[in-house]
Amino acid sequence: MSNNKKTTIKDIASVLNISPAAVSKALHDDSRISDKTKEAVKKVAKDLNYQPNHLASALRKGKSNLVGVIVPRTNSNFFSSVIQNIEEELNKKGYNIIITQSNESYKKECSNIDTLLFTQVDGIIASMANETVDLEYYEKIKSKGIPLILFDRGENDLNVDYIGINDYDSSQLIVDHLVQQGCKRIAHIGGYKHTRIFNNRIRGYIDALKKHKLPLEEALLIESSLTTEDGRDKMTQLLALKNKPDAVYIAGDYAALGALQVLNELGIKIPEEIALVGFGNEPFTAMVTPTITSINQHSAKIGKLAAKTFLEHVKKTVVKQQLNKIILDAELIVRDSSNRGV
Amino acid sequence: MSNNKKTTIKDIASVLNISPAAVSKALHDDSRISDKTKEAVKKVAKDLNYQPNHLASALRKGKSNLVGVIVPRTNSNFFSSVIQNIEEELNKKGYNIIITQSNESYKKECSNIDTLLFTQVDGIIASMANETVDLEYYEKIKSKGIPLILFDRGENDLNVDYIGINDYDSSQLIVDHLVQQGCKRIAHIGGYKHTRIFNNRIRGYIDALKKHKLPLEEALLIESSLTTEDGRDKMTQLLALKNKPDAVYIAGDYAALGALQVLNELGIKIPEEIALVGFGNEPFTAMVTPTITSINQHSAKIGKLAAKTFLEHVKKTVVKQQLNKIILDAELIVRDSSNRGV
DNA sequence: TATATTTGCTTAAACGTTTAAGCAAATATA
DNA sequence: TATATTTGCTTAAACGTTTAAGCAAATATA
Repeated sequence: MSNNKKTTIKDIASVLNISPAAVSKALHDDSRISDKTKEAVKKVAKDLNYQPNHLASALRKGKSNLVGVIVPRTNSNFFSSVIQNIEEELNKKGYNIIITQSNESYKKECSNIDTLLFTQVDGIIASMANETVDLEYYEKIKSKGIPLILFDRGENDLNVDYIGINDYDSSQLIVDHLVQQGCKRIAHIGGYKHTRIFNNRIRGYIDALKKHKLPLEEALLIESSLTTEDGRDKMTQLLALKNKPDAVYIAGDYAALGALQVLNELGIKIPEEIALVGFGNEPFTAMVTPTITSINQHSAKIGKLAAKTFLEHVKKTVVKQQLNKIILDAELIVRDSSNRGV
Repeated sequence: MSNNKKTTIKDIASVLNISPAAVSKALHDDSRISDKTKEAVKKVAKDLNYQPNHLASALRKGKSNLVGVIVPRTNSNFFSSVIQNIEEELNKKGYNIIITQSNESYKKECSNIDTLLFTQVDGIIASMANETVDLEYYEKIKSKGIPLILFDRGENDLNVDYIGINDYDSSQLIVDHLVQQGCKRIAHIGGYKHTRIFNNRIRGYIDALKKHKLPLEEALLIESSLTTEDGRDKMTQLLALKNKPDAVYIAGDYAALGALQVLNELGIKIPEEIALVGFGNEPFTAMVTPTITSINQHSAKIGKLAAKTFLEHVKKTVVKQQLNKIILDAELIVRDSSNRGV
């Protein structure tokens, strides 16, 4: 019973005295195989506990039915939700995914790409590390003719498919809301300017200030790595100003958490003295005290759309790279940290 | 330049006018190939941008260098940290991992196993879904002779390698701590009894009460799915008792969060009126107000040990399944939710 | 009834790699 | 100098599957 050797198509063929080719076709319901043979083949396959060898069929067919996913980390609700939705959509069509993490490191990202290409993935869905500026490795994917879809952190210059939210509008929503709450000196702890999404958030912030005829103060616009630790540091930096802000918009929830901790520790009242807004709608924004106002990034939608975009690619045999940029509307979730009851 | 067809070993061979076999050996630094040839092969490989075809070599060698990982979800710090550490250890040895999520569903878990077997993984590292009771599918892995390593949620009856923490002792640590803080009526919102780790926590709780000569009250021992929502429900249930508890030990941090929310909403003082202890040391336990006392599950260590256990398996050619059960010591992290300053 | 088409298979080759077996030339040993 | 060993390759087959090409038998069409 516990025959150690794995059953192959040949084993089934020899039991039934037909050719391996006929077995392969029967298993795939080829129209040129009789129902009688199909039934017999399937019965024997089941009896012998046959499991198709994916490596062999992938090699022969020239496609692996694997899709690579690269994210900065899985330990964030946004990314894990995107991944889950990519997986669901692709599983339906017989694809499996290989998840890799860059840990925000460019070097790790490159090695991830090598790994995925080596594994012969049929496509790559990725969100870039903070560090990534050089796009040579991504060009490598493109030059191999493998579909590449970026989400969240993409690089427009690469000329590939992209799915993300409207970062510029998000900033506008946030500033509009803070102004409406009576804030006059709104600071922005933003991400790295060279990353497009953070750059868009900064532009949105600047333009929104202009719209509301508020002056743009250099000291109130700070670049950050957006970790919790850096959020603490940059908040401390803002509090050291002679002329403190009355609101802080932070381009990431983890950094917003750090800022919140500093304010709580110093007994500064949120939102009365300083209002706080984060970005990403991580679950903990609704857990902490006070709860943090944030932007919903539509992770589920982004995941599904990324998967669908990939499937579109493989459907067309022609590799005509029709660009597909999808920008979703942002949504502001107002919570206690910015709600003055106005 | 942008030659679409991928470079193979044959291409390199024909450039140098040697056999493909020689190229293969040269690329693997076979001692029977001259240094001159090796250099030439490597140069041409680089020039032609040769990438080895993993599918072909895996098929020929009978191993894929892929390891499957099954977790209930990636969206939890514990699991994502375990995964990251498995990946690090295995990458060093040339293995890549395929991550799949069961979403706590037995059905999804079975389909994950099928997927991984289909992909010809060389081993599987898994933590079981809450629902899983039937172990037929896991037997399937064992019967194929593929190494199986379980962590956190394992099933002793399966007779496979397992890495986890000492759940029984954890409960003892918690009850000791709460008694020391002056608590007399300690409730336990536990996980499903049929899952061994939760069963062990329940046993530890019961025995610790005995040790401290505290009576075991049926109403204070509740079974839960341990989601945030269920944590809210079960806490509400406890508060409806005529004789309320003065401490609640909850077998999962997410459920502990739900309980904390209920207590905060009702203005019940933590830890003065009711002390609270969670399990898992999720990062948010240090973010919420008050911060939640919890048990550190040593996720990094568990990940590394799981990977190492797998590597041990593939090292020995003999499939002698020597059982390897590693139980790590638990560690209690005391925070505000249970610290009465005693 | 004679020819054309369809059905249901088989044969053979291929995907790209690795490896056992073998062989000539170069070098070492007696 | 004659034999043994080592070096550096080649040849051929294999991993398990899929698929193009082909062919005989069965069925459809004229």
